[in-house]
Amino acid sequence: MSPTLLVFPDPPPAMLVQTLDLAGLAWKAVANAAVAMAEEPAGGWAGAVICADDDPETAFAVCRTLRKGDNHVDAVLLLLNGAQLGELEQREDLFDDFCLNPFHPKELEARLRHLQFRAGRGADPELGQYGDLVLNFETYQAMIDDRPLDLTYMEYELLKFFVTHPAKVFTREQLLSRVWGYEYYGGARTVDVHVRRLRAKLGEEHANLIQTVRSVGYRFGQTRWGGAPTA
Amino acid sequence: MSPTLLVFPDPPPAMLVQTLDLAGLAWKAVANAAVAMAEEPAGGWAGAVICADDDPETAFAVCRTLRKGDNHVDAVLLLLNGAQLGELEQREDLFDDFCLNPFHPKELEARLRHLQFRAGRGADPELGQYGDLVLNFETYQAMIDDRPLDLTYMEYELLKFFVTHPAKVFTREQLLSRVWGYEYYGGARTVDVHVRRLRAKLGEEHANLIQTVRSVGYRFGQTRWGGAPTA
DNA sequence: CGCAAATGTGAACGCTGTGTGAACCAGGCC
DNA sequence: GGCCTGGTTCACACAGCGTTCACATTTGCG
Repeated sequence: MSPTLLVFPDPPPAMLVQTLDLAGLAWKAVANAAVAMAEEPAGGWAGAVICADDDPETAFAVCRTLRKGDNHVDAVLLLLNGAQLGELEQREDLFDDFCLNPFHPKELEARLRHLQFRAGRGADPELGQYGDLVLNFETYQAMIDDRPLDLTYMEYELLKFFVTHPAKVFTREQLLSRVWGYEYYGGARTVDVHVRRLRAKLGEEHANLIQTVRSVGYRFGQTRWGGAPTA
Repeated sequence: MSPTLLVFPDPPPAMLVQTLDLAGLAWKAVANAAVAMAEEPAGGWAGAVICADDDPETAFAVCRTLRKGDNHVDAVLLLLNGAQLGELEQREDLFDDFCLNPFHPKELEARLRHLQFRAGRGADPELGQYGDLVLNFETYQAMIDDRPLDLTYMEYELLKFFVTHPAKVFTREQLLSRVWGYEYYGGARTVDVHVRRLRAKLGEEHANLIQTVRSVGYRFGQTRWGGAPTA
């Protein structure tokens, strides 16, 4: 979970780069609106710093994209010079805060911090997570490493059960009754198949999140008892 | 309707007075938190400009009062000097914007304007929007891409519910009870048909705003979790 | 070392859920 | 009454997905 700031233009002014790096913020420069959309991380932009003094047209176009897009960015900070203050009046809806150029590093930092604070105030959804894996119970969506997982209903339900009951071993029969339903009558091998598909979708890297315990069943997550044999 | 700004301290710095008057804003100075409460106009404070460089303690106390009261003021602008930037970190929740002292009159003006804009936006519950889609709750009209949508009553109600509850998945039964009415007795497939018509009217381009979650129900809006496959 | 049980793997089958077109019905209006 | 609009329901087709099976591979154990 590394929230990435969008920065315009590309490359950004040296002063800005220095300030962002000094503040320990992750950022990515984009050259125009199209790139801003294309390069958007899976988790969405955590915010944006837009320099509007050099190329205002493109700058505001990027802002519009961030506002209009399906993933509304609500921490857009504009950097501009004093002469441009008048232009803001027509564009109140395109930004959340602004900072005069040349800026004081501490001021920019403070503004960014405050924007993040406000953005973070938004009601966060019901989540379940384990390591890099995050499940959103409200939207039936799953992500791993900021990459969305396209799961079917049963796969999601099974994974949800695992995430909410980590480290513990479950027999196939237990899983059938607790995930599928109490009076489920079906072959136990069904579980195997779903586990296989889950592992595949989790990717090679995370396939070992679900471990098979021979003669018993399956277990989710690494235990400190050396659950996952490395290579 | 004369929206009055609260100003601290009393009397305010000459520079501030001059700027406010020049901008044609109505304001009233207060000396401390108690006075701020006592002098509160009937409609509540339209906003506040708090100078924190002279007497930070009292200044922040006034901020706290403005935040705590029943009439939550959500346009609090802090005036402070560069040395105080560090103090802000512990007090993110006490203000909405800040401006460095000595300030540029145009900057302060722009900040006040933007605060008013945002406050006005927030207090307008007659609008609902999601991306390019805008609903006017008063006139029962909907627009997408600045193109008016001709929706029937039920279609509008359903879309309205979706817009006000984005990203979350709802079962057909939930939708029936929450959109149609609590004790509605009808086939769940009714929802499908309305969703179909909504998708059609939204146009090919935006049809995927309403996503079906197999075996569960429907979900509105692209979440940053990558809900929709990109065309 | 070899056997048997357990698990992984690939593919096929069949059911359920959803999209779709169209019919049906209820209410309002001329 | 007849038409029109809009909400509901029905029937059907299709695709997705869960399930199952057969076979390959691994693991544990004598």
